[in-house]
Amino acid sequence: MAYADQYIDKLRKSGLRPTKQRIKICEVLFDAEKTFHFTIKELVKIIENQANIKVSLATVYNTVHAFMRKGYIKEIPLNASQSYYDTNVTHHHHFFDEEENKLIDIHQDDVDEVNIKRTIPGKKIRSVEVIAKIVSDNQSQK
Amino acid sequence: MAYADQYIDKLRKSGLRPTKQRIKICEVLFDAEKTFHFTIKELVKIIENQANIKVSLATVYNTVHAFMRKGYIKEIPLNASQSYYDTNVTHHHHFFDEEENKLIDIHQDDVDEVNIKRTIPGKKIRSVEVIAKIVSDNQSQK
DNA sequence: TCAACAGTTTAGAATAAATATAATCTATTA
DNA sequence: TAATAGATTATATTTATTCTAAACTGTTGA
Ligand SMILES: [Mn+2]
Ligand SMILES: [Mn+2]
Ligand SMILES: [Zn+2]
Ligand SMILES: [Zn+2]
Repeated sequence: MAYADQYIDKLRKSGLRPTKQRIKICEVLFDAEKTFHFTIKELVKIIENQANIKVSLATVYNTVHAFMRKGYIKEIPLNASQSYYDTNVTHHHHFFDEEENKLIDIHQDDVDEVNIKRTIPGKKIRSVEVIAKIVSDNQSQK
Repeated sequence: MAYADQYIDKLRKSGLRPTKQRIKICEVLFDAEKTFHFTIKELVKIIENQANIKVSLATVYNTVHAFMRKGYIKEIPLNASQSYYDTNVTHHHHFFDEEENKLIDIHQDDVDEVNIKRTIPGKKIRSVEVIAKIVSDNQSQK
């Protein structure tokens, strides 16, 4: 794990103690070549499979929330009974495949700036997210 | 209840038996002058307050799901420990006030058509929704 | 008109995601 | 290395939602 030192730094700079558990979670989340989307359940499974260390469910939740507060990951709103998280923290949008229950990134460049003409007095926009739900295109129309 | 007959029709036409409970829920949802957003908890509270009839929680869930299947209401995707529903079933977008946890409609006309340049092979877009998160605009920058 | 039945409601139990608790453990630093 | 603030853990709790199975009711056709 050549990256461990890097994560130790990252955690220290964030005021988080670099524990074995947090470093492991960093490796899973940030060693990946590409950013990805995950649920807590999936994250736990990945950690278990690479099982050189045991991490309790509570710690996974705590760490994910800590990383969210620090801006290392973000939550994606879906009408699910389960939260989806994203290691891509840049501003971007999503397809949601309703058949496979999978999120797919849409780069910001691939969506023209969303122009909202309406405003709410005393309020400002903090973020704008587009979710496009997709389904199989069975172009066989009888 | 001049509207009751209308709801009895609506339910019958949908293949749903017009029970006292379903008619009551129709009144709460569709007698309102304006469309609105609600959680199950809020809906239960409204029904309880107008308490000429008792409706169990299971029935509220069942009926809300039945009405969704029929397209009379729709679910709005938000950070999901709780589902938000909408009696406005036209295509439209939302502000989400993060401080008050309230949804506000944005009419379709108030958002330029969202142009997504990317496509997924074999898939087609079924819906596109924009959620703009808003917060208080304290325009006091030190 | 009414019996029969499918569909509906209900209280309460079950489930599952998420959070809280409080005892134990550990990274930090003096 | 000792003291301690912070972290982890097993476990319990909370909360939204769904399930169950018994009781009830709207509908239909004789
Ligand atoms: Mn959360
Ligand atoms: Mn649902
Ligand atoms: Zn993403
Ligand atoms: Zn709405």
